[in-house]
Amino acid sequence: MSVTIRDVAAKAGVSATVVSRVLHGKALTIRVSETTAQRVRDAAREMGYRKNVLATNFRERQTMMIGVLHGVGGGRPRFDAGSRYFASLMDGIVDGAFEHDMSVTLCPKLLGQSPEDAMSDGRFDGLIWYSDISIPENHLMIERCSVPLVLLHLPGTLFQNRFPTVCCDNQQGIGLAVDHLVSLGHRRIAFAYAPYSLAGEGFVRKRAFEVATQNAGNAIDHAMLIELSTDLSLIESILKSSERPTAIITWSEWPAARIMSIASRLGLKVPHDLSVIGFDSTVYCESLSPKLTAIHQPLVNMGRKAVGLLVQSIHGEAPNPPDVILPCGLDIRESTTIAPKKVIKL
Amino acid sequence: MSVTIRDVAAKAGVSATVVSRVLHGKALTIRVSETTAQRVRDAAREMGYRKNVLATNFRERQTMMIGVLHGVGGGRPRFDAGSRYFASLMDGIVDGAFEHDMSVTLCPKLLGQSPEDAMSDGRFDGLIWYSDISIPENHLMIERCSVPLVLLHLPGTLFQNRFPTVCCDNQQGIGLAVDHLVSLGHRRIAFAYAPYSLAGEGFVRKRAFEVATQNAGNAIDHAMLIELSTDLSLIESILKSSERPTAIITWSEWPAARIMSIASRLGLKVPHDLSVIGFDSTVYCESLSPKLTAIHQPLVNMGRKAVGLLVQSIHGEAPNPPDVILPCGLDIRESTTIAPKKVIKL
DNA sequence: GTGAAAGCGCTAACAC
DNA sequence: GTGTTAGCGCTTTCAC
Repeated sequence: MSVTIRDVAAKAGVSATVVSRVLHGKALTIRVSETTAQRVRDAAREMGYRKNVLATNFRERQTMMIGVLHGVGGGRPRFDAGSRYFASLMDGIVDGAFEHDMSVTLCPKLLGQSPEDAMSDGRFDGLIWYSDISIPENHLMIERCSVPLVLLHLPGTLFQNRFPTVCCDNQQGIGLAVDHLVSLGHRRIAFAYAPYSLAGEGFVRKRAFEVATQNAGNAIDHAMLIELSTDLSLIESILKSSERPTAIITWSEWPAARIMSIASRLGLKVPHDLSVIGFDSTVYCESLSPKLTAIHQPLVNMGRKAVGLLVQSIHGEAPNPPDVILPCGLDIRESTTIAPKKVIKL
Repeated sequence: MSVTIRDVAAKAGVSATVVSRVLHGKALTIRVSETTAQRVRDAAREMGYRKNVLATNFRERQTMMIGVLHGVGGGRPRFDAGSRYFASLMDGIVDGAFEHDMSVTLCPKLLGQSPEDAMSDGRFDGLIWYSDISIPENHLMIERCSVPLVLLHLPGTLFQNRFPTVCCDNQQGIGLAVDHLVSLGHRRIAFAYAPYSLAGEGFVRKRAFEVATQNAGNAIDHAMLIELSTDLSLIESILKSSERPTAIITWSEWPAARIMSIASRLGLKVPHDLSVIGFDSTVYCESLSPKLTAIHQPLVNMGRKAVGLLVQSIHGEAPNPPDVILPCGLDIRESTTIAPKKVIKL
């Protein structure tokens, strides 16, 4: 077949061990003279020897590969459609992996019927689990996982802090948004969430909103929590009411876009009649009209950091601290402005 | 360590071969009774047996993994920045791979100093080479490649048709753009390209422009070819001239964006004074102002198709036809309109 | 300094 | 129907 270490050994008149030592830096216990080493290198070059990684992977039980998972339920995340959320995260993961000479793999079985296999059969040295899809199947899979794993977004406490986690400082991010609105004179502010979102970071964000508005004291008249159905249909009646908020913060990016378009259909001008802030500031926000003001998660850094923790984990160094929280920013664009003088009637 | 096929065999009181047959469907030459089979399955389940893919990969010399390469020179393509070109392509590749139960890997060594290794050491069953970076190093690497490989964009003739290729119908795409401009009454049309772009598809596109404008006959007064420096600085003097074209087609997406912003700085309104068409229509075009009219490559389909050819190649079926050409579309947005009545003086 | 032998977990070939 | 043997290419252990 192809030329092996033994072929090279034969040609150089040495044993396979020597070749392994010279060419791959393994077999550290033995010692080889420089002349022999050179002979081996020459032979290898002449024969066009190439190390068989599959054999090495097998033998060494490691692949230098990282798998990226996102659990079942909700379909595969896409790079090109909708928000650029996953694209940014992935760029960070790839950056981080490359820094450690690791490659990044997207594996179908992780998305299909038996993801458990890929999670434990050794094909990956470690895994990064990105998912806001918080269903029992996924939790079970994570719990059963037997290779190093880093969670993105998911609170580590969910799994008794068994895994390092990376997430953004939701509390501080929401605080930024509330402060911004308060400084623009808004006194009726709402946080919109969907019930399902509470399983993930939505819960933390909602709670952060409550805290932030309380802290704002009497700078705020009314801090509303709007629980939306999945199709957001409820927003319409809220916007029609004269009691409507003058500003809404949403738990994610796309509901903000939806709310803007519903508001505009109803005859409300964003931002003059209604300010809107989304969570997650990617290029997607730029493509909306008006451009969406949004809380910015440091996604690329989060991806990179996750890989950093994962590599430590792989090397058996218990990452400390196991939970990394990266600060958010606020990208002020066109969807927020000073509070309307009077609330127009629809 | 972990439980192997032999452990299961021992527990079930059979040989390893039987287990392999029952659990993995291998060793087709032997036959096993249903009772034994059930005993084996039970034992496996009880012991929590899991197949070691690393061993299988080694043994079978295949990994069910596809590597995505883009050659050296020009940095790693990003998912989140600039155009969504790579994101779209990648989505198609991932789609295609998943359909065939293959995973997709981005590997650092392919981008670093010794990409050759990853291209031949068996870690990938096949490779997809995406790159417009046409430098000798890359050509050499492709030529030396010893695993199935599919080229995206690159003309197959470059490598004596050794590899299947996938690209869009540049000729037809440019034709679409020229027709559109002609129908808007433009009579002075230019194609802008950079010298380096000619190494790749830019050459085909430039040639297609020449053909298309010739075919347009006397519907066109002047078909200009604008050779731009890498920083596009030359465009300024051309736009300042009263002989300037009323419409420009560019070899790619970003130069169109640049030309629009330069034109606007000079006081030309796009599209009223100057129509601009880019090549590659991704969400990026939507984020520009005015939104860029662009020739649309079916990127997702190209990625998926490339994987299809690759899988055939891996199975030893010589793909026929080896070169797939997918038709383009034209996404008409805001950067094109009817030809200006008179050319304003700057 | 270097060689020989054993084994990672799996599957194919062949024997019974 | 099922067991035995050998070997994929590499690295480690231990002997010399």
